[in-house]
Amino acid sequence: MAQAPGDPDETDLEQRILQVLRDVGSPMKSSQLAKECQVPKKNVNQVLYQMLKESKVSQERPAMWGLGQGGTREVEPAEPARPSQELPQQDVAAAPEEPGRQLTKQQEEIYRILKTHGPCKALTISQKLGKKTAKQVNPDLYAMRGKHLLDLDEKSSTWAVYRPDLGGRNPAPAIIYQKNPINMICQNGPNNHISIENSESIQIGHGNVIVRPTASGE
Amino acid sequence: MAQAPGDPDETDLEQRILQVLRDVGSPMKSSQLAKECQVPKKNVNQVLYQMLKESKVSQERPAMWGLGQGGTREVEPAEPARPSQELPQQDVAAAPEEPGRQLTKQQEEIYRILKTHGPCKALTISQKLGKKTAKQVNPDLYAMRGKHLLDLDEKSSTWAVYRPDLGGRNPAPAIIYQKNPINMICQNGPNNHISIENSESIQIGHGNVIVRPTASGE
DNA sequence: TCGCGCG
DNA sequence: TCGCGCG
Repeated sequence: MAQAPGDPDETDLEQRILQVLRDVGSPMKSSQLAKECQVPKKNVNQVLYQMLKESKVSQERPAMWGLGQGGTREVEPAEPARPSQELPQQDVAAAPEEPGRQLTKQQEEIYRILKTHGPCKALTISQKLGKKTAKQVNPDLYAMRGKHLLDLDEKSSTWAVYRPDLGGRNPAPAIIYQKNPINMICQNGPNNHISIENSESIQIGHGNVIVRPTASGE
Repeated sequence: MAQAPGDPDETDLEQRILQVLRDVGSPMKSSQLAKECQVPKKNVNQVLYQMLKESKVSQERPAMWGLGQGGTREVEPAEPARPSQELPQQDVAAAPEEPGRQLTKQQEEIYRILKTHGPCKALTISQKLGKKTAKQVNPDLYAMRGKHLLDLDEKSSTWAVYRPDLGGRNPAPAIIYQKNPINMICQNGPNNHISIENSESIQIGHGNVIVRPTASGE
């Protein structure tokens, strides 16, 4: 009840954990799983302990995890009816430039939010839509990712519009790996957190200017 | 041996913890101590467990801490001979603009390092001076802070030149609280970590350029 | 042989 | 009654 359910990439990470456990075929340390999934161990544990409650995995020994009962099959239908049923997911056009047609109203709205406000967590997006939980937007988010309209930065559980032609001017994923002397991050809303680790020479704001993106509409 | 000894504000936080325990006069929860000292509980625990090894505090129950044996007295002389004895701390002029005279050579060098490279941790400063531990520069750092030449950001254990007239162009403490649309951070060396929490609209690098500060000498 | 998920 | 410091 006090838990925060339905994190953006929670279901995604869950699937990857199960896949790794299936591939390896024997119990693994949470640290190993973290390496395989390329996420911090903390995130893996968060998902593992949740999955443990749902019997999707078993804890063989402390920090050692194996598959649960139904581990060999597809796993996923454990989810009950989705709350976002009111928005049937119809086919989506693969036009990365503009969301255009073929999107539900909510999907268009999500795209506009991410374009306007920059990268956000699923919960933030949901709240901007007047909804309450990440689960209420996750089906749309993943559908739009599948169409390459959106991108999910799994390290930070942050969604953004997908820009294959990202040059360095557009809001990039919330975590930026140094590719270029000039990088740009723009985050809005609550729950923002920018973390820069192991940087040899980071400089923020040498004569730069905060330009607030024109909110919501235009 | 594998521990990182002598963090910049470690000794400072240690003194504050002891002061709080003395004032209250009875064991306290680490979470209470964290509130009193206004630092994250994690930091308090880091220092507490180190102090426990040195018998400066006692763990009455899990997460409940009291004073060690010599708790009522001044505490501090527990420190052995300082390695930086070769630099006697003479009186320092209170000229915030320029370090000028009245400083030891090492103190002038520290000031120059912080001015050139921006905010650094004590260990980083020590290493730039060809020394090894934070303890070797801490006496100078604290002395210079006492003279308002330097400033210590305790949340990040980072030292910087003190700028009462800070306008927004100078290297501020490594953690910057939004005062101005334009902020600047410059960190060098290892152990860099920039963390931006609860930001409503952060933008990094809009057309800015990484300028590597001229290393060491000029 | 540190298990750590923790709000 | 979560103790958490952890590298």
